[in-house]
Amino acid sequence: MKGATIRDVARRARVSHQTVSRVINGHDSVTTETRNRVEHAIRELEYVPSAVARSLSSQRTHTLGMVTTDVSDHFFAEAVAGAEAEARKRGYFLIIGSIEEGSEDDERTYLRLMLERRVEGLIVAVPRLRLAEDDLLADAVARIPTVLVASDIDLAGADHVDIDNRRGGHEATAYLAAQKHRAIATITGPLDWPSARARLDGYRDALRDAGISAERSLVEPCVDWGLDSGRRAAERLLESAPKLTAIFAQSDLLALGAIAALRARGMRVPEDVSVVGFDDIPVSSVFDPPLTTVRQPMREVGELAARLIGDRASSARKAKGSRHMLRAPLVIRGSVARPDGARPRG
Amino acid sequence: MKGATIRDVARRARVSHQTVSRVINGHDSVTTETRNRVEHAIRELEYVPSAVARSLSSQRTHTLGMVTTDVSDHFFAEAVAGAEAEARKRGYFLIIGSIEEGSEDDERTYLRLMLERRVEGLIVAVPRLRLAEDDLLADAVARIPTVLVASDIDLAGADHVDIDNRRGGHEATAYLAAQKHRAIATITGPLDWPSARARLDGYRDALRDAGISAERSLVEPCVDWGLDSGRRAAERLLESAPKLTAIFAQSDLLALGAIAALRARGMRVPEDVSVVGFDDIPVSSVFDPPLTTVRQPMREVGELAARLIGDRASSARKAKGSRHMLRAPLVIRGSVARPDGARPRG
DNA sequence: GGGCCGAATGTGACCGGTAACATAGCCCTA
DNA sequence: TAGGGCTATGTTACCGGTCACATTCGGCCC
Repeated sequence: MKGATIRDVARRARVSHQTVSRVINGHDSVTTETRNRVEHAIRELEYVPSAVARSLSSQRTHTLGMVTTDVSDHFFAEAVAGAEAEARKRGYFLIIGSIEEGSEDDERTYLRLMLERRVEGLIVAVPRLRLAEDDLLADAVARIPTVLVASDIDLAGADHVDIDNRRGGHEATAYLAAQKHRAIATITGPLDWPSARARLDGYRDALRDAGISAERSLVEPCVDWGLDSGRRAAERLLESAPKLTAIFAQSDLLALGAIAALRARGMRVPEDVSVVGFDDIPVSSVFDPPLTTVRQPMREVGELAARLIGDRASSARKAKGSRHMLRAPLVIRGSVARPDGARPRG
Repeated sequence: MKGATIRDVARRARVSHQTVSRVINGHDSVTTETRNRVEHAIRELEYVPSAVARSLSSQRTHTLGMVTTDVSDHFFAEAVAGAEAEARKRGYFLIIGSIEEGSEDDERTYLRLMLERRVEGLIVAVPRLRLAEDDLLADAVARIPTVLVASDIDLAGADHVDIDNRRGGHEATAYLAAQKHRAIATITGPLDWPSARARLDGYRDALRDAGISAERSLVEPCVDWGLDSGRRAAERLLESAPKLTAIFAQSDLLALGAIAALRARGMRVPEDVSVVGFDDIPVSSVFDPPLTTVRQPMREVGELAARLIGDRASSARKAKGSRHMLRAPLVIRGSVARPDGARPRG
């Protein structure tokens, strides 16, 4: 039988539907004999309880919603995986909305759909969120626990989780400075991403700390985080600042693109130019040279986001939003040398 | 007001709940004046319709379920992204279950949960599916349109989508043979993955076609698809078959690991040993040398899976399952040379 | 001017569970 | 042996929508 309901089972087992409900939910005050009869009927009818009906009645959906930029981006995929694992551990399902680049109001659509589905928590991981003053997001925050990931929107009542990009940018740059580099360039991601701006701030902080004056010609922004952009940015840098000895690229792909461009010009990495990336994508460790980079713990970000929601849901709602920064540690490998040819010192 | 319902709105707008329903669903036989009054009440009460109630009543959830291995694996993430985009285009939501390696019966749990949620279609992308004879999967197939991705389980009634791994393996190997390589080794993925076995079959086919006898010492299986495995496999190969001139690695990471190992032994790629990968991950094109590889169109796989479900759902159910093989084309770059030093010919 | 028609709106049941309360036995005790 | 209390089970309302059908009302036709 296809659409067997709890009452069909009840009829078959000659009990009331409520008793079936008790059996399903493992309630204890049911005789073994009755329980067996019900379970038998369930198997015979191939009954599968309806989570939909259950949700309507119990007012619980056990569902978390996550809106992200395209999950085919490795780091958002990691965050999704982390959130999913943590959610499952706590008995939640995750429904995802992956926003394609370009579509105008998709994030609003998703937010609305998720609210309609009565998700019990919301993770929004859309760096270039245009919903700052939007009532829809505020509305969501007012209704359910909400976590903003990697966003610079400051929304009272929402929790915030992010990578400490500024510190990461600082560490990368400071490491280069410690290796006696003075002409340190940087290739940034799109500057409408908060993370790109924060990493740039970290870069500037580190230069200041090291007593190096910042030069505009050493900062090269890109329109995306990809390889080709890195390549072109490096080419532009070599035009405008031919005497540079080190590059801090804000993503590993930018770094790898830059390295490709440097090589095409006959320059060696790290002997002629040192390069530091950001991300620590899986191939970075086997690249030649192995890439020194700043590791982004995106999986942990996703886990933490889901955990925060779980905590809010179980404990009484705290009105105030919390703020969490995960450290992005520098991973030292082989793409940095000293300009004088000496071995780098950690 | 927090949990405003359709009847709250109706009361406020001085109409019946049915009229509110009509307004929500854009039904036309409502006076402009009435519509305005209702919409005003909706805004005042911050009413958000409940998809849960709607689903229960209308017996439609507009939800697709997708069970995959860990989404942090790039290729499954791609497939999820593709499925999600296609699903959305057709008005479906995607709920995902990402199975962590190792947990015993997670796929059964997920399947069950998704059936309870009354998903209208199911995409199962778990290569090492242990559910072959399981009634639960058969049960799912009997209830809803189901697509098996990259699985060798042959389930009547289900649609199957896969990469043509055998042909891909053949093309990679045949290309090496065409460049005059005779001692062609292969590094395979875990052989309990159907894709690994199919690629190995393709490799053997191509050797036979080229009149090269297969040698067991040239086949090196790995326990996973990762870099370290590739590295170790290459080291073992260099022990057992020091005269090899080419390696077909079944994943790009395996290939990159192998290249790292070759270099560690002082060998050049492609001058001393040619390498072909499989996947075409984003960095392959900027690797040094740019990796010649077989591109897996995983995004298209996800899209196709979602499309098949959509088609089944709309048209009358065809009982028979279809079978789709997506071609994985060889992408020729720079990691293959001729053993005699001549330039490779495409 | 009665009746018919269609447009706009209302009424009540129903989807498949859960929750609260009711009831029927049964054992135990005073 | 009546009454209290406990256990196993049944009854009924309710969650928030949709659906099928009923009703109202103004206009139009003969």
